[in-house]
Amino acid sequence: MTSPTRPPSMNDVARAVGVSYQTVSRVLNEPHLVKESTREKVEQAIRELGYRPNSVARALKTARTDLIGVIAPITGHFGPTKAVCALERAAREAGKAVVLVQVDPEVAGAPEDAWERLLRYGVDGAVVVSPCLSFVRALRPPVHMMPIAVAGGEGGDWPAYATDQRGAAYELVEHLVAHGAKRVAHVAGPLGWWDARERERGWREALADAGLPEGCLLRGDWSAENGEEAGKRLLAGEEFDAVFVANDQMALGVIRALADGGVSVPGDVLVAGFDDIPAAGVTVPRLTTAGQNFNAVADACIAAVSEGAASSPGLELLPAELIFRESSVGK
Amino acid sequence: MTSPTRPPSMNDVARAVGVSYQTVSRVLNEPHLVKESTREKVEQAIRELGYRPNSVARALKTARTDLIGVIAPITGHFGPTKAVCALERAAREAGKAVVLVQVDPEVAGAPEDAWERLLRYGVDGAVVVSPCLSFVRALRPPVHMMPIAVAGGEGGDWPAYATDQRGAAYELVEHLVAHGAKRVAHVAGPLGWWDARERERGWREALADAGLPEGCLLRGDWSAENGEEAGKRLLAGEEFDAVFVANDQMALGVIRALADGGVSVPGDVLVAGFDDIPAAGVTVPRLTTAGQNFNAVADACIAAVSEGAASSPGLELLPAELIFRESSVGK
DNA sequence: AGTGAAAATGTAAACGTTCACATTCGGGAC
DNA sequence: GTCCCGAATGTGAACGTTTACATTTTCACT
Repeated sequence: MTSPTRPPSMNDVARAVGVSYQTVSRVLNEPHLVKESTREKVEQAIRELGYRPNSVARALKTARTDLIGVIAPITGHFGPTKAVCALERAAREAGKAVVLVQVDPEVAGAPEDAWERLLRYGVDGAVVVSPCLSFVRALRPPVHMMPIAVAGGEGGDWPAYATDQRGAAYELVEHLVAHGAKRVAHVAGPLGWWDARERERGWREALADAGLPEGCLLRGDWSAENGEEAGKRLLAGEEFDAVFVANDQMALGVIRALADGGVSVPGDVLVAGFDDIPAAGVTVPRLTTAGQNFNAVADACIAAVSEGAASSPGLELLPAELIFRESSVGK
Repeated sequence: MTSPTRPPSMNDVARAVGVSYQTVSRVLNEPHLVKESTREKVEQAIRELGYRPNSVARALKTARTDLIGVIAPITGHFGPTKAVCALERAAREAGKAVVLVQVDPEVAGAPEDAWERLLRYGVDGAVVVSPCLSFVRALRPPVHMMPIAVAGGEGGDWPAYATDQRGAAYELVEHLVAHGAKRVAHVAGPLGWWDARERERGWREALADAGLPEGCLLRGDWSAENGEEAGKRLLAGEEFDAVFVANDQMALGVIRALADGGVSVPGDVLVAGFDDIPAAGVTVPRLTTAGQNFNAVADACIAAVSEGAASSPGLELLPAELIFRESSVGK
């Protein structure tokens, strides 16, 4: 029964019922235009033959594939990964499917190549998950034929939606200060990442507004090991009583280094992270952090690239959720 | 300049050069059949017009889209997410793109719906990321028209590739025993997950082969909070000197609960997790765990669903990587 | 200069839809 | 019975490729 025959087409259904292919098409697209009795016959034939509309043929005629391209950095980091999952959900709920293309920002030409491939597959629009600034800039002009939105970063000429990471960082630092911190250091994310820049900005502004001196800044690469390294460097030379770390993994590394150095968190030093990774609620100590609203960002992006969307080129910020836990509440 | 005109087609290129559309087609598909001089002219016209082959039209004729469907549970857990990323990479390297469809295993009819959508989009094949056994079973017969592979689980009638989680679990427990453990408890993953079952099996077999009595088994849901809960339950009643936890997040929860109960890891109790989440190397204590080989699994799956693959319905296991850290080495 | 085969190019049809029409059907008003 | 109008259905062409085959050109060899 594993017949190598091609799947049934509209014509096959039409022939089975004794109507024209156009009637079958109408049953699918404008059922109200076809008489009840014939419609039922057609629907039954569809079921019996196991007919499925061929969306490739449909796409050829209508120039719409109902596919949305998602370009994401291949880093494997928490944020981009979550964003991709949220985008798929949003697209699915909007009746579309997602073509995923990951890009290694380190490889020359990779972003251009990603666009090339999406254009070829005929996606109706694209969402760039762009925590790296260079990403958006690698877009080439011919892309103007399809709507584009940017998730989690600045969009240049395209509409962009992101969590208000600066705001969340600001509030986290404010919180640290409210709990007695006078010298708040910062372990930042790598240069070139929008997320890193915003979180750093929030830290800086919060300190300024609190009338505190600027704290020590160390630059990390998001990795836990790198956070531990930063923690050691802090211990070696800096004066500080709190650390705002740009993501949870590095924060755990910092805490580890402090613990090894005999410094207690939150007893001696307060710590806050960012991302709310799944383990953040059970570590020793439990980690104060902020969670992004990936679903809201994704919904906005999908809406922006759907047909008939009036997309203005600005950046729209959505609030983060602050989560206060042991690591920042003082002893 | 934002002309709403349709993108150039082969015909446009042909006309620009003064050849027939077929010559343009040949330049793209069988360049050796066309004279050097005309080929260059055509290639230049392609560049100047910004022509891109329309793969929708090509797909209609050839019945191949170069798209591969990936069905994954929407859980957001570590394993499935990593698997999806690895599959995208493998597909990309094989010249294909990935259509991602996430499924909520809890929603009735969701798996069937996912298939329906993939079939509609005309994917050439599909890979099911199937940590849940029910997933694979929800496949319906009409799917026989396209090649299918299963990543990270049993495949039923389809070829399946997965990390040897039972083996890794076995070795982890063996390691715990080698470091003095006599009563190894297990915090398992939820029923219905292949990963959970395999890890549990490895634990059970290792204990049996070591001549040790069966340990206490608690069932969790993969979440860190649930792990903490399990840790409390262990403390409340069980006798144990080591815990093998089915994933790292729950393991951290267990460790947290033990710490709160005044039990030191690894001083009093040894702990091993599974997954090697990014933070596992810096927690207090650093976590002994096992990392899956997602890339190898993905490569195998993509190869299996590519044309001309002789796919036998078995399950092929690939080795995991064991990572021994503080949490299991004794004091 | 003429032949023939190989190289280069062209034409027709098809893939499975949808769009824009054209045609037929049914039945109430005259 | 005829006419007309809306409802129901049918026909032809097009979307941009590829496949299969037909035709023209090129050129080495006689």
